Amino acid sequence: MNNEMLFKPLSEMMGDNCDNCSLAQKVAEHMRSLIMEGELAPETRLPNEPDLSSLLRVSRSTVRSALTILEQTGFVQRRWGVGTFIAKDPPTYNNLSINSGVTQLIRSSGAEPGFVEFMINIRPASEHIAHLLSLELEDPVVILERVRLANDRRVVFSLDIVPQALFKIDNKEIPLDEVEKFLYEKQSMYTFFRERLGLDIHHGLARIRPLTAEAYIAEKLGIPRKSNIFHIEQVDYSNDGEPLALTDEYYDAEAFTFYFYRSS
Amino acid sequence: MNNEMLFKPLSEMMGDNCDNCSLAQKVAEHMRSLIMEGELAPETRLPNEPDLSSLLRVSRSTVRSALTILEQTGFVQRRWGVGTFIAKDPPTYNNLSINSGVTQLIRSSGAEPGFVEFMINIRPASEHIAHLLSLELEDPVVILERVRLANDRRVVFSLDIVPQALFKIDNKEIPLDEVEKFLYEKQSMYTFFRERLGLDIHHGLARIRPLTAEAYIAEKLGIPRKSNIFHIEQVDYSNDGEPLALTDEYYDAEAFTFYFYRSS
DNA sequence: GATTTGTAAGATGTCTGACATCTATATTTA
DNA sequence: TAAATATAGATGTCAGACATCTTACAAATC
Repeated sequence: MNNEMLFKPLSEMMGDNCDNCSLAQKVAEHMRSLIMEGELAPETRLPNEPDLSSLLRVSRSTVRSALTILEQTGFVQRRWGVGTFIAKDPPTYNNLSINSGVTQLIRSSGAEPGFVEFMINIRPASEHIAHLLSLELEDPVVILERVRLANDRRVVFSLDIVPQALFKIDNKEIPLDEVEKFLYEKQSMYTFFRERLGLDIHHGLARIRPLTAEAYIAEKLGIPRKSNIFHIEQVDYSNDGEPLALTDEYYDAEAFTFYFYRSS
Repeated sequence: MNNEMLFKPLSEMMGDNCDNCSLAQKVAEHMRSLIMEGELAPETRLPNEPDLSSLLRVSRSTVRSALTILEQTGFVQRRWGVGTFIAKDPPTYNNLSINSGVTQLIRSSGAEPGFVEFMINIRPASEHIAHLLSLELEDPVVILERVRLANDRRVVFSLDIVPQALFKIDNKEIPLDEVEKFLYEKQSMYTFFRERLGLDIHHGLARIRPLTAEAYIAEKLGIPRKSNIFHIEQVDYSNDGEPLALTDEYYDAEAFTFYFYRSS
């Protein structure tokens, strides 16, 4: 395929998905999606920076900034004096370094996401939750409990914990029914944050632990007790560093293999 | 502390640790170490880019490139029109996104690294190993087996697997005795690669799994059978994408909590 | 003939200076 | 008092030049 086909000016491109982002981040995001969707094969050589600059209609420094992002996350490799290449093993799926959310994670592995045993309720924040979300003790939080499916197989048990204070728009509370309806349609909490609340999640900080499933989780995931599972506890932050959500995720270890890129 | 004290010209700084690296990477590395050693506290505001540029005696574009790296890895946060800040929770320790190696990992958590039950031998590559290291089946590989200590506590059981072909300098084989002696002194395989073989490890690609310890590993780590452990299998690559080493690491889950930064 | 050296092309890396855009604060205005 | 408006200062983007590294190929040397 010709370069002119792939690297069209960014203004002609589709979904932004990120109002706050810098142009360089948008370029990086665009190229990353080209890699993830297989339009740029591993070890392919990219056009040189001046050419990329004119193809995408952004300056060379913006191109370089985008390439730095992609290099740091393991998608491309630069060699001084030689060129820039798609990595041999770009972390295109089950990549822990990308804060994609469970829905996207399942989708990126080629399966159809879904969920069952949905429960939503409001509870006072425990000390642990209040601490991680910068709330006062017993401030109300919305808790979404779901068993996530990949092609109808139970693979993740997840809890999304959000300060109730965030569930309002123009000082008007959003009824939980509406949240529920949205989730059934679009699956993803992140999408709800962006499209309904106008909040962009800038990054997440995750803690990962190996566990064995005790009764409750084993039942939720439909696996034997004592099976190996991942526990990932993650706090998501806005772009000014405010914590927005806390998620607790329990992954069936048989269903996932996680990869991550480690830069030296 | 004054900025002039912290941000001295890079040429006056200590250890490079990276001949191949670009200037921007060196600047990023330098600032990262300032953060990791606590000289730059969380949420501190950095000098603005033009000032950083003149303090470090590098151009503003180099500063920006370094900041992009630090932003991607979660150490700083930039706000357009406002400034650049050390992150609220910089991933300074037990950070899976940094390819530091077990020795550094233990050291960064404040403990003294060491090892026992060292074994080194040469074996033909299995199909799995040959595949991951781009070798022919049964090519000889050097296998280093160690139980790693943190303040004399057994915390990691590790296997380092390196093609024997790499253990030569000027076409002269390096005797295993010498490798052993080096490791007892400096602990780290990575240091051996850099200082003795002149090889820089550019990045690693890791796979992580939750496991329960069976007899052999439980005994090595001195923990009960069925204890929770992490298994991390990682391939390290040179800067032209050639696989250099394969490491198998089994972490006592009670001894480590791993964090990682996930950018959206 | 084999090895080394030199040279040129092309790529990424770095520098410089200018301007654009965003944010926060202060100031003015209705 | 409250809303609109300047203003300063920060990061983001652009443009063009030059530096440095890698590769390939030709030429010189042994």
